[in-house]
Amino acid sequence: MTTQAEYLKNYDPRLFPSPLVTVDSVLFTVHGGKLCVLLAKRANHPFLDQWGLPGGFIDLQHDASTQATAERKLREKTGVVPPYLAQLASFSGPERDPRGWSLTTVYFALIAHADCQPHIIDVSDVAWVPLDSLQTQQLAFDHQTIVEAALQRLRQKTAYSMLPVYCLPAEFTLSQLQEVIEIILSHTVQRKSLMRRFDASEMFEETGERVATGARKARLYRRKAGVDMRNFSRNLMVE
Amino acid sequence: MTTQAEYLKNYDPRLFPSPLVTVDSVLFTVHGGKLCVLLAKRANHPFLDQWGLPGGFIDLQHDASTQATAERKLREKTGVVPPYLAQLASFSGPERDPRGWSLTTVYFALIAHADCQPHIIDVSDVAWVPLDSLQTQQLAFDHQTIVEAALQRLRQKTAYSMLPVYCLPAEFTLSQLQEVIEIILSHTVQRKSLMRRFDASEMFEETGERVATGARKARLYRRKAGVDMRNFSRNLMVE
DNA sequence: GGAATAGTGTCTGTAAGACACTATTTC
DNA sequence: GAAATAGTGTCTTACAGACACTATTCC
Repeated sequence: MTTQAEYLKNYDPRLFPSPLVTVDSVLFTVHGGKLCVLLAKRANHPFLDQWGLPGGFIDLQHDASTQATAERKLREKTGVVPPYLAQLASFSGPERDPRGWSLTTVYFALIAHADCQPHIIDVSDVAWVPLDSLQTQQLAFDHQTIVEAALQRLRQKTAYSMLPVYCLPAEFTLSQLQEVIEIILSHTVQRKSLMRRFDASEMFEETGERVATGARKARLYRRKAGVDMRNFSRNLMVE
Repeated sequence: MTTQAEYLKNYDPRLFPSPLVTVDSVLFTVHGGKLCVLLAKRANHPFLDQWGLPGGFIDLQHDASTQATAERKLREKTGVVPPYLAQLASFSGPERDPRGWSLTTVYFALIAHADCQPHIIDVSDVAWVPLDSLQTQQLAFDHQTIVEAALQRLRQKTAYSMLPVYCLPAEFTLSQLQEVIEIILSHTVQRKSLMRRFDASEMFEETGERVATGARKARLYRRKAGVDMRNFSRNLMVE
């Protein structure tokens, strides 16, 4: 019979075989009329020189959680932490990494292209890749599957929340929001329905300014400080 | 410059410090008018003799995924694999396990009490605990937080799907379904609304039999083979 | 027949879809 | 004023809530 203190004193984590653990992120943005995902060219084996999701190992000394790991890795690649970052799921198995049994906890994130672009310009190993060019490209590990799962989640959430605002800069117009939503859903939405939900969400406030994106000047909005995502009890129609 | 083959030949996973990785499950059932969760009394340090979620280490030789680990561990505790088992999320950090930085991938599952009970009867280290008695009880690790997250997910899904059927035996009546839904939501639901959704889901078929649970005999239903969960585009009203 | 549970009919309420309408701005 | 985009009014539609009604079964 040992006490917990004695047990912990003698505990050696290397005695237990452990899977290889990583954290990866699917960072989306909308740019040039297309939904894009951030990819990084791998600088190490395995899958050296192939494109894959930005991610890496947990820093056990400094990371307070896998979310912290995801934030750190994204900051390394883009210079910023995206305004929306949430856990997607974990993917695991003996085959997905040639080094052996592995587990990756995946986060999915959104950012405005403009808020990220200055940092990744001229960096040849990080790129925004439109989702429709991913069909042909061969991604490292099971990252193709992961991106598809993230896309599905993004579309689901877009149907019952205002999540896509995180693809926009701090100040934005309703038309810009409508555009990113339609790009994400690959589907037009009723402007009137969008406006009703936009108001009902109580997540946004007018800046007071108006900008001319098209003909008539549009109101500028920003997210209210400290309010969290409103989930609607009905979905927008998809198909 | 090494090839990937050379790299893999020389790769030693022990060179990378790794978090402690476990898999845990939140298995729900409804029994005695209450939502219950399966707990196991810990046979090892840390938290020896305290109650916690059933789970454990991945068997790198035999488990094809963390889902397989969850299934194996639940089969060890209950003798069966529950009819519904899906990933909830992963929880991680340096503080949640006294042995050090740890990560647990958590699954949440549903089963009919009758389909499980024969196996855990007379086993003193596994028990169904009503959720309302969990407030007082001190669970191992961060398992209290995890159960709360699982409960939230269960309620969400109950609002837009027929998920609670997995708390019922293979053949069940509408009244039984209504009962488990109301227990999960802590809230009555309109029988008529439930019936409309039940029909619309196209997930079920009549067995042809009728049983007397109350006065008038009720139709028996079973899940159609091979159909998957239908998600409704509206939520049931909660509050 | 009365009590209890199973199941139906149907009206109301809410929020999305559809789409015509008005408003503002640039040319 | 024409064209284009921003924003409104309002009718329709889908489906959940409410609740009274009928049906079946046991005593």
